[in-house]
Amino acid sequence: MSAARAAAIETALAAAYPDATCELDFRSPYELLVATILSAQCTDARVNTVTPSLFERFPDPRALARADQAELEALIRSTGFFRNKAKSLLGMACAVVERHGGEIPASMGNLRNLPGVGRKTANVVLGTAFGMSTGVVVDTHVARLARRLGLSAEEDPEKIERDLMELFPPATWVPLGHRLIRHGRRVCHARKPECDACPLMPTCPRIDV
DNA sequence: ATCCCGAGGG
DNA sequence: CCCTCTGGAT
Repeated sequence: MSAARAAAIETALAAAYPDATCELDFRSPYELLVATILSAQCTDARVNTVTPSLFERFPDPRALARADQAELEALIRSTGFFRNKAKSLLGMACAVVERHGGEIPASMGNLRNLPGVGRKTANVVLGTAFGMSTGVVVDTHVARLARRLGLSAEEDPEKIERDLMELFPPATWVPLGHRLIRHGRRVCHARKPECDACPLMPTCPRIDV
């Protein structure tokens, strides 16, 4: 894989998806962290239907830390996995209050030590809420596309991320992640990719995954 | 029926 | 490493 081809892919993606942000509604690192935790196995549009009332009721980590679990579960039920997510949100908020004075920490280590926060969520918050290009978001879509596009031959998300970080300049990491995710959702599906409508054709090697 | 923008736990 | 957790969209 050459840097030139990587650059060409980036250019085509940028043209196809000019809006290089996530589709979650948020106004602070706290709100993005909560929305991202809710987004597992769920569309951003659905998350956006529950977050207004959620943030009105629990506007900051301190309020969320004191939330009643049953009330929290009721508010987020439609996003699926609601018991796990309620537990994660509660644990996350308590940890933020106890360990970080109620402020969402802006470092990979501190974020990942919060309950319910894995590498994907931490990367989203760092890149999109704090504007800290520390890595590339690698979720199932990005992993699949990186392999299909020949950007990485790895399986492990961490290794895929390293490959992407070598291939693309740091300033592109955050928008690249959003664009790959969007492309994966809209066009390059896991089962039946819509190659006819793909802005990356005919350059795509279509590596089978 | 089948799939989905993850993370924790055994 | 594999399993589990959930509702909603298609």
